[in-house]
Amino acid sequence: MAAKYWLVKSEPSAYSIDDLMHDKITHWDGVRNYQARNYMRDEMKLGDKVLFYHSNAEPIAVVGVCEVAKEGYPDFSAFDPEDKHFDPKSKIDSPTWIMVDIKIIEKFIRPVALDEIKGNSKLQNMKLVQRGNRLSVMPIDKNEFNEIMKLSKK
DNA sequence: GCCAACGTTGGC
DNA sequence: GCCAACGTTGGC
Repeated sequence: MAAKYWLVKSEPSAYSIDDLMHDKITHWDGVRNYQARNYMRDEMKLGDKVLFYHSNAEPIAVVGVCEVAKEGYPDFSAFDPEDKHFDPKSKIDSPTWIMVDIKIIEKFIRPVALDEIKGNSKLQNMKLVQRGNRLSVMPIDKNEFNEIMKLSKK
C-alpha cells in the first residue's frame, strides 16, 4: 500500500520540534480523541511521513517533518494514575488509547506558517484550515505534503 | 484572556 | 436515546 501522509499538532510548551530534535524519536502519547486514535491504530504505517505542527505558538506553523517509527500500540500514559492523561477506563488487557512512535527527519529551516497555508490555493482542502477542526492527528494528501515541503525550502 | 466549535458526560 | 452542561482546543 502506498505511504500515507499525516499532520500532528503539538503545543510547543508541551512538546516542541526542538524537543524531538533532542530526543530523535518519541511516543506520541496523550491523544484522547477517538478519531485521532483510530488513525494511529488503523492507518499510520511504518515509514509514513508526518508533518509536525506547532499550535498555540509564535509562529503557528508546520515546523518539521518526521516519520512513523513504530505502528500503533497501547498508550501507557493512560494506565498511570500520576499521569496527566490517566484514563481509568483504559485497561492494560484492553487499552482504550493507542499511540505511535515518530522520529525526526528534519526541522524546517523555514517554518510554514498557518497564514501561508491559508493563503495557498493548493492547501485549502487541508483539515487544518477547515473551520472548527480540532483533530490533533489528521491525514493529508500527498500533494499537500509536497507543497508544504516545497514552501519550507523557499 | 476571550470565545466559537465541538466532543464527552450524565440525568432523565 | 436525547440534550443541556461542561471541558478542551486553539486561533485571535
